Amino acid sequence: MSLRAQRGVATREKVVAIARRLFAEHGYEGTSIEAVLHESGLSRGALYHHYAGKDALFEAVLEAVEAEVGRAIVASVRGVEDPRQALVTGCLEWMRLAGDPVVRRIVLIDAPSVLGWERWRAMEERYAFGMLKAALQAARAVPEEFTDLHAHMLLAAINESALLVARGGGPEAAEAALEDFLRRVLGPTP
Amino acid sequence: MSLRAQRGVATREKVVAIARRLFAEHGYEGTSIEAVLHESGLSRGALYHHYAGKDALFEAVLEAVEAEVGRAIVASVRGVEDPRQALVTGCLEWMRLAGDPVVRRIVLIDAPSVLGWERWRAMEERYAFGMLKAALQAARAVPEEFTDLHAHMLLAAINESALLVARGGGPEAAEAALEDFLRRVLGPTP
DNA sequence: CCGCGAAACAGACCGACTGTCGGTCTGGAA
DNA sequence: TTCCAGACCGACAGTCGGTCTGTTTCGCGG
Repeated sequence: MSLRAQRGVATREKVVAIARRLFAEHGYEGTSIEAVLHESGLSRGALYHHYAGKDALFEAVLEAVEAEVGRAIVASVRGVEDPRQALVTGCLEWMRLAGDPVVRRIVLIDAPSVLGWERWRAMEERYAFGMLKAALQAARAVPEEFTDLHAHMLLAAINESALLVARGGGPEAAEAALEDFLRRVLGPTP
Repeated sequence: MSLRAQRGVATREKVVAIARRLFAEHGYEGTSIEAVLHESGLSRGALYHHYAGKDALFEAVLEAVEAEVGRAIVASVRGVEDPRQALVTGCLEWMRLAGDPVVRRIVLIDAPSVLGWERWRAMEERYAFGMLKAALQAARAVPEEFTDLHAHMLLAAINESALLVARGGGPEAAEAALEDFLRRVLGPTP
């Protein structure tokens, strides 16, 4: 890679890291481009050279977070043979990860509003949701024709659990409830 | 009621109605206070006399929508004796109502981001979520200690169904899937 | 009937923010 | 060495949310 391209990549990574922190702390609306510029030492022109606008920057941040979470979930189910158990394990891991304020605020709260539900869903499809759907298919726990819709509903339920953990009451109760919920949806173990 | 108070109420209702349409069409960020002022013919001073800020106006709009939806759901389950069936009926009705773009955009997509998840949840508690929780308790389908958390997860799942209907594929599939999902969570009919 | 307080309303104004645009600098290919 | 594309710069325009200082209008006690 040429020195120029390297510099470009480094700049983008730096900006995304800073924006990620600010978006998580103050939300999308509460974060000004100027703050990102100030903290990164970059100029307006430079930032707008790399990203078309504030929403494009947010999308880049979202993609980075989703990719990171995706890797963590894959790692958590490595070695689990039973597809049903892998599903439960992966879901619980996702719930724990979504307990991170960064994930909560960026992925679950702001993303649908900023990008619009369609673009948000398309992003999720490539990460968390895609994996859940595949796992649900492998487990063969629900009728074929419902796989897609049930995967959506399950993911929404899991996300809600993650948000509830932050409310208080500790993660133990939420984990127990989620596991019970999952086993109900998946049906009796064969 | 005095003439002055009447005028105030009328003004608020007018502004809320206009803001509701604009928020639903263009989202919270995409709607400017100026647009609301222009369409309502009101002045800045007048609007800020009634609402502390843009988010307060949004909250008023949200409350109006929630109240309306709440009344519709109550009406839909009137006459249904079996609590379990009432639960299913009410959920399906909520899913249909949430198919309305106004409800989708305002209640499901923008509200958590604009008001923050806590304030949004507090609002839902007084309307849709409160009813769902009560119904779940009456049906005695899930363990006592899980009622609250399961109600949250269920509501999230239902909301997701509503958003999926808008994506396409028609409401029939979503309704069938939701009903199947509900019956799984509620367990076998006693 | 008068006048006073308060609510409703008006609109100029301010600071902050996003996005644009012409221009500069530099790495690397020709 | 020449030259161009991409990285970067910063002044500027336009918009928006919110504030502030009046002005009008209603209700009510004197």
